[in-house]
Amino acid sequence: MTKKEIIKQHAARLFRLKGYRATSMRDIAQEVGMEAASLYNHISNKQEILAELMMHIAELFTEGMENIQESSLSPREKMERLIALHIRYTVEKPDAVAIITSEWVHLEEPNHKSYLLLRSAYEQNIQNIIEKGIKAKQFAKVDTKIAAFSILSTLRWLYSWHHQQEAINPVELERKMIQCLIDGIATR
Amino acid sequence: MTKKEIIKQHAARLFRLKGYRATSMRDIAQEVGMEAASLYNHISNKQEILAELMMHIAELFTEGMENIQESSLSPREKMERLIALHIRYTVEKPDAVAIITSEWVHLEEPNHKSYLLLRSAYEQNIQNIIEKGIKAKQFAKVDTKIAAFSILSTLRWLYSWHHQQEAINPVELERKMIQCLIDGIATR
DNA sequence: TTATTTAACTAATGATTGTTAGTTTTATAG
DNA sequence: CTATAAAACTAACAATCATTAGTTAAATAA
Repeated sequence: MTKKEIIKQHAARLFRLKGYRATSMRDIAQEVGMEAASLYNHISNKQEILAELMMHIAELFTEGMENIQESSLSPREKMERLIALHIRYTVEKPDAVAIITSEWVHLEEPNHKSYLLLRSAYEQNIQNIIEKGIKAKQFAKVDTKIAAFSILSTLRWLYSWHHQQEAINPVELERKMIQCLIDGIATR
Repeated sequence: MTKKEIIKQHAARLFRLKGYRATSMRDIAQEVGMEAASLYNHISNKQEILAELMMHIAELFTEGMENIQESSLSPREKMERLIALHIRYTVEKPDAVAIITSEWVHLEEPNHKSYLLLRSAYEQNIQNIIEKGIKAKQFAKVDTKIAAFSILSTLRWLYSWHHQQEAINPVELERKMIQCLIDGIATR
């Protein structure tokens, strides 16, 4: 792992804990174990750290969505894969996932704009899956916007409680989340 | 409305848009239409603005929850009331609701601690409703923690998209959210 | 009107911010 | 071993931050 990657990793953790604006270059430097000025031997500025962290994870999710959409799975199976995708990255890269949902406002242009584009395309894809699910009669006649938003906000906020769970088993978590998000909590 | 309330209202909007740390006293002053120093004739410091905004809305939600819990409604009806509660305040006070979900990290002690206490009590109450719903066979045998988290994260993030909705009808929104959150999107 | 309070102002404070310049140490290559 | 490059350091910068002091204007009460 390069020094730049080490810096980004520590920065990600601090950005998650304190937020981008409340995290100073001196904070990051201390965590890494060097002086603030020395960071600039590896990165060009603070914004670059945020942008690279965010864009990388955003692309991972975008790729994951593309794989799902290109598959020949049924809408319900696609939805299940999507849930698995979010669980996977939340467990693998909790800091980056936290940042992408709560620190994107601090992205400067042009990254801010391109992030929002990726994001709305992603949301559009979820709506698309739900629409097809309704047509295929796998899903009830729900409001697609509301259903998509509802599922996505749960998936986005997985990170905020996953750490407080004692040793989550991703497979079990996936099953339970499918039950709650797709099948609902009401008895049938 | 007192000058202090006007200041808090403008501050709330800026905190939502840019975040607490990225919003300067000068920003707030400009929005209100005075110099930054003049703000201190009405408030004691920046943190007070955040704390009062947050604690007020937190207490509103806590009261709402208490009313629901003290009622003799069935678990499912309680859940429906909870959804209505969140929709109500999200529409009535979108800025305050946004702040409570995303800016609480910037609360200083002792407010930070007491907010987290209110918050975990609130989450505990949701789990309690779900548990009773399962016992009453109104709800399926879901994982109560996951179900509570799933519903709450959707309700908390209502604000993030509600503004982009064209003239939301709260009654209709409530019905659709009940359908998605409680009954699920899968066909029966 | 006059006296008093309230709320605005200007100016400045010390602290902290991201970042640069210049220098020294450490690691690598010949 | 020597020369070069990489990466650390110290010191300082200009900008911005929340906040205070002191003063003036506006509103209110007598």
